[in-house]
Amino acid sequence: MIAFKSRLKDAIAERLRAVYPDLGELDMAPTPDPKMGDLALTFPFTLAKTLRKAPRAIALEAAPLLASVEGVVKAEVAGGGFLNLWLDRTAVLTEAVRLAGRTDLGPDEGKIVIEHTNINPNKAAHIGHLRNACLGDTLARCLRYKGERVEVQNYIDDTGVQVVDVVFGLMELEGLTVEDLERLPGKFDYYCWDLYARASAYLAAHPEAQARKSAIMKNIEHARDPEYGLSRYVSRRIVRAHLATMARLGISYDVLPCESTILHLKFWEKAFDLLKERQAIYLAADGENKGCWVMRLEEDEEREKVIVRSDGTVTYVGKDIAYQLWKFGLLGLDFHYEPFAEDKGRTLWISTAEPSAASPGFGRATKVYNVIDTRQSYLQKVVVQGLRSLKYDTQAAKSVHFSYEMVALSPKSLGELGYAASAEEKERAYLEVSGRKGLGVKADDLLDRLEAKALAEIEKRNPDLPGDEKRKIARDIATGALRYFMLRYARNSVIVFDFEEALSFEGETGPYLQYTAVRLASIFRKLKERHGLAEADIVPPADGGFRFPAALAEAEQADAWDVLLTAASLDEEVLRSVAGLEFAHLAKHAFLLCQKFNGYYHKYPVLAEENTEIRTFRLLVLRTVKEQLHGALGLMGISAV
RNA sequence: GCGCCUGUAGCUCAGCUGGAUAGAGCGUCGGACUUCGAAUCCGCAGGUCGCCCGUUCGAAUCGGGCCAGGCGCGCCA
Repeated sequence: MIAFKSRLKDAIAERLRAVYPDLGELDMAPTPDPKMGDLALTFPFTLAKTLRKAPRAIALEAAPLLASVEGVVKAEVAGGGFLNLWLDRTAVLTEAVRLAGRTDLGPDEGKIVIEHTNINPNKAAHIGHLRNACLGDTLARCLRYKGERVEVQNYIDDTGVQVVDVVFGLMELEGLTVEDLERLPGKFDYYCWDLYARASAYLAAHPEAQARKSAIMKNIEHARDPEYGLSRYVSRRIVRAHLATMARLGISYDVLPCESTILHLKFWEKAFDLLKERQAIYLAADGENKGCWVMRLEEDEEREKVIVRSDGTVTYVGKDIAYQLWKFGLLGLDFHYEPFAEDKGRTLWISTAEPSAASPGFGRATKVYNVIDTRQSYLQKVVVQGLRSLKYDTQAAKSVHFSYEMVALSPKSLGELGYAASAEEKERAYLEVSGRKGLGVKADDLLDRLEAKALAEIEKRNPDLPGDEKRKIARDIATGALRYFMLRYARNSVIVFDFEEALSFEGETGPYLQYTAVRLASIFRKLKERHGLAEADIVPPADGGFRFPAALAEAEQADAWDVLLTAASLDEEVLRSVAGLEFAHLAKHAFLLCQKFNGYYHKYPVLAEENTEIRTFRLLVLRTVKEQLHGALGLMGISAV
């Protein structure tokens, strides 16, 4: 469809330029109503001024020029000067049917690195993390679909203060050792969720305990046990819990770069040398940042951002600049790796400081996406500016902050979580999720609830299915519901989480899409049973050309055309979604396709149709929709059940 | 104070680089299952697109101003 449209546009522009040399960029858009044709041209309006003619007169004059363009069957003037085109349905659909379930898109980059998830390894994943992972994973799927080489990194901050807080809690509040933790019942990430909240509260209430926490932090830094062993145990075990949670959603990674490795391998020191050498940062001689290495901010000449503190330690941004340099292969240093997990024959690697035989070769990207919520926009800007200050303008331009708004909690959901909100908090329209406060909806809890609800529905509908199958379907529906929920909102809109909304399986939801896919599958199953015809047999005539049956009613032809045109626009929607990092487009497109298909299906029975020519035609429509819908679902990580 | 984002139906949200009569879902009300799966489909009702100016043949969309809300702006991560 993309190829067809661009050929058409070129042909039309060429035709018009011969008569109107002043024609600018040709605007070609769908008409508001299929009755008005397929595509609308608006150039008569823009030419009206220079030609000093009424738009309608120009349109009337131009119409005959276009009626003979290949791919166009009719050109008609509408409204004040729109020129509407009717496309050659047979030509368009021949291509659409041939490409169903495939794509002719190609890559634009050498290699793309996507960083997403990045959950602090000290507590269970919550709904905010799910939004990040779903967006990042969908981006990865879309880029791979269009043929890009993609590497997904999940950065593990295993030496940060959040892990320290939990170690503090284990040692000071619980008095537990690694051996004790090994015997702890229940979900470890849930245990840490509560402990982290308790440790945070304790530290806030007992300022004198800060000294003890600092001592713990120092011991972790210098790899001294028991602190170091505990931190290592906690972070590794929690990472495995996060991976398990994400695996429930079909989300996986290629490599886990760890903060601890970055420290051990002295990535920062190398970056520091580079920054100094190229004078991207300087030592502040006086002022409030005296004794710090700072970076001047481009957009605000007055301000400077501290990169190295006066005590010589590096800030978060500094480390991030080093990591970003590594992603582009600009640091001149590399990690070592060892296998961390196996998933469906694929190895997930984790960074390590010790040299090892394996060198899978990560990084060296030509483009980098960092999936991080919008609150970090400022810091992400600073990181990119760091690259620019180092004269890596190309890489700076290809460093993309995929930002999105947070997932917050509705007042109603606070009640369901048993959270006692303060008077001030009750005034607010929503409340931020806070790991520190232990306030949030845990990802696994939500998935469990979705699965339970789906299972109950399945019990009602298909009580005879084997238990295993019921559970598998319930899992698929739960992830479908959740992943669609995370994609359906534009990234700039705050999702105010509400259980009722998230647990819905009706209307614009993942299960609606899955249900549509199931219907399609079941028609083909019945086709096999009743007529002995396999889906693969439903192909256009041997010459590859698409034809409407002669006996087909005009209304049905229009309806089928509408459905197929929508199905054929998947690639356009993918490109649009990737370009704008707006996967709500993809979600809405899949939903629209299902709506249109369901309408078609309702109106035109397939298996009961006696005219074989018409039945075969309808089956071809169905097969095309099915292929494209499966494609769309796959990109969103939603199983077709 | 400065920067970014948001304001569209009762609720939750779409509306692509300006385009024709502003659309979905939920909810309300009313219909459609002996049929290819009713997690569905069809219909009714519901809108001064926050407000004001401007640009334009044409503005929910672009520009300016105001109002309201959110988030950032650390030698925290």
